[in-house]
Amino acid sequence: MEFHKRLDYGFIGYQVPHIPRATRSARGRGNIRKKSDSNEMCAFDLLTTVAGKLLLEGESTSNSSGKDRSGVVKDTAETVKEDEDTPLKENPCNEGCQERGFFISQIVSEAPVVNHCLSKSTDTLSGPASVITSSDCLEKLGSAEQFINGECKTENRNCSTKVEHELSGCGDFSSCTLGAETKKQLKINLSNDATITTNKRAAICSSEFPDPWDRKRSMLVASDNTVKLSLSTDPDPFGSFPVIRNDVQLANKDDDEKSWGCTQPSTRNKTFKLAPRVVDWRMRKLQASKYWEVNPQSDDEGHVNVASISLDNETRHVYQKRENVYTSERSQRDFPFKKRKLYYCNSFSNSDGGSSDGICSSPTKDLNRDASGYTLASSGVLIGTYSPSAYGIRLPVQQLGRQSPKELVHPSGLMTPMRTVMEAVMAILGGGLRIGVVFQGKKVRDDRKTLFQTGISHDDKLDALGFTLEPSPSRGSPPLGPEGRSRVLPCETPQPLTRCSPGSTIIHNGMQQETYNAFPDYSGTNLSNFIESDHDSAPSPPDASLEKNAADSRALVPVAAMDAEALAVVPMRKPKRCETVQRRIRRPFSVFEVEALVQAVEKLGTGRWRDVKMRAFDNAKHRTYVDLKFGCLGKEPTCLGAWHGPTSFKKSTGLGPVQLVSKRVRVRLNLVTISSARLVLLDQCSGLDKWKTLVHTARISPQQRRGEPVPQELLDRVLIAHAYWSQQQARQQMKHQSETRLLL
DNA sequence: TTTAGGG
DNA sequence: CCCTAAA
Repeated sequence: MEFHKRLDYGFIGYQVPHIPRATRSARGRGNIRKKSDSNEMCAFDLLTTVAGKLLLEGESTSNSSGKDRSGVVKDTAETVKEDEDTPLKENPCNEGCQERGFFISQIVSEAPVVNHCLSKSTDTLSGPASVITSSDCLEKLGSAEQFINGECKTENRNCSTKVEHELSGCGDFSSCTLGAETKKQLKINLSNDATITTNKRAAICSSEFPDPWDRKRSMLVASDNTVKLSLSTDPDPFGSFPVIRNDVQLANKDDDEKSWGCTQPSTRNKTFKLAPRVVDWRMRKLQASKYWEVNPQSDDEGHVNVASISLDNETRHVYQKRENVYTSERSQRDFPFKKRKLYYCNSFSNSDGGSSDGICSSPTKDLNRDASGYTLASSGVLIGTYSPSAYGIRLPVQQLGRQSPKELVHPSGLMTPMRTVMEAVMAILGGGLRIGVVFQGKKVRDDRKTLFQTGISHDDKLDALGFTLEPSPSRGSPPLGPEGRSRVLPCETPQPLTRCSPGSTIIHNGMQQETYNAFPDYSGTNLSNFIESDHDSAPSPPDASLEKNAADSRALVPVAAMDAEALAVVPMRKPKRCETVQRRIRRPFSVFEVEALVQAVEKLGTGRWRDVKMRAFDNAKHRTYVDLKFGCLGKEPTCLGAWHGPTSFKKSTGLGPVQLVSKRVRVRLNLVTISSARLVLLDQCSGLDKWKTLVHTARISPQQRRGEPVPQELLDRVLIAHAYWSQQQARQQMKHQSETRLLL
């Protein structure tokens, strides 16, 4: 798919050296950048290992190996959520930190990679048994849900972070948009040293290793100043396994935009080369750690399992079969273990906020917000989410066994790429970092407080929520920060990211366009191409209520004033309307299409656009005249459409004029009378609009024309046909009028 | 439901 | 490309 090409190639800046040639994907050929620095190579390999060899974590890990995992970064949600009575541990590796931290589990499928990456220290790569998945267990079970193990204190409802993981099928209504949802990204951009980027629905496997079961690939890209891990998973075009749409709401959004035409120009981020010795040091540190564990049980089928995290007082389970989504909810008390709620707003369900299933927050207030993909479902903060199902997660047979679907939420075998990334960063940086919270530009001084206590309410704009990577209190100074004071990346606009100071460390799990913006120009290749669709994305303006809220909350202090040692902050910015009100991708007409259009119009005239469409673009889906009817409420729409119902209906439903068709839309439609409701693809007018522009183009001077030049011959035909049919229409009108007059 | 036309 | 009115 084009989208994948963009992503994959775009991230290919370096071909992982350790990958056996035989296993190299042919797709990885281009844009390969050689790297000569052996030290960087090592770091690169380490990062590969980090991403490629996902740590297996489950309950057992939490209990047994948790102590070994020093430097685990607590997720922000937890940080915010943490009980006040519990002092913030300086060392997050205390017992129980596993529960507070992100839990990562992953299936490692390519042990050789690890062996290579840490060629001389593979012995350090020992760890819990990996989760082996059965390629068909998911389908057999028809459901899957994974949770990251995490402590969730439910006493305080206000601070709960809800993370839901909705596994929605690719069946009914996903046909047109499935591809759009296939990739998400998590990224940690250490502009000063490394960048790790992971795609959602990615198997964190060795670079460019073909994935046995879902064609997912990961790529590690390294340049002089960055190391990026791109993890991507191709959608399952054949439906061989449940391709499940998941929206990593906070961490990974934007994929829709990728397919729907939001393009974001590539902004280049200047980064600085990591000193070789630093890399070497980090590498040694990493090697010495027991972070990276080889999964002895991994097999070809074993791959990534991911999970999202959240806190909430209730847990939602969504089980999915290929074409059916079963959901059930139950109180968290039903679970023997604490866990975070996986929060997933189905990206189809852009509009939902208020759907009955209650997955998304703010039912009626702000549809856009719901659709924006915040992980802050109700009030929680999600640093990183990862969708296991999106990757066709297979849980190990031995684990799944005869378990009921509900038991699939067992955290074993799951992991968050975010965690992986964070761990990688932690390992590289030597730990001692923590995630800080910045809300509306103010540092949350005491992030042990709950969101509510901090003054962050459900209604607050999430744009202002950001995270900082800062040294943990135990450390006197930031490991890498050249300066001791915090740096905040406003990121209200893309530019700030591009202007990141050299020493800034960005932890970003937000939308892809932001990720791209943060990308340094490491390869100068396809970046602009694969971010093409993000161009429509733009940051939301700062929340006007910032001051008010800030004043109301003493827990917040201006970031600029705080003396913390945050390295950077990346706000959880609300995406532009692109997220919710999908703007179609711009698809310029080719000369060939123009020719077809002209021909059709010449034949049929200017008043029969439906026929013109069928004649000239019948096979062009994106030019198709398609309308989606809601005549049957039980019917799921199958593609994106624009709301063309009565304005009053729009108002009553809160649906925008252009709305992503989704189950949630349907849910909402059920609430009202929709006698004439319908969704229409605006493409129906493409021919008309194009003709309109063609006529205009033909009438202006060639110097004024833009875009792909249309042959003058065609333009002449346009004018001729237009004149002819306009005359015909005029005649018809005259004739009609005269007939009417005669009748009278 | 489709067309037409303004933005 | 978006939106709406109107046929």
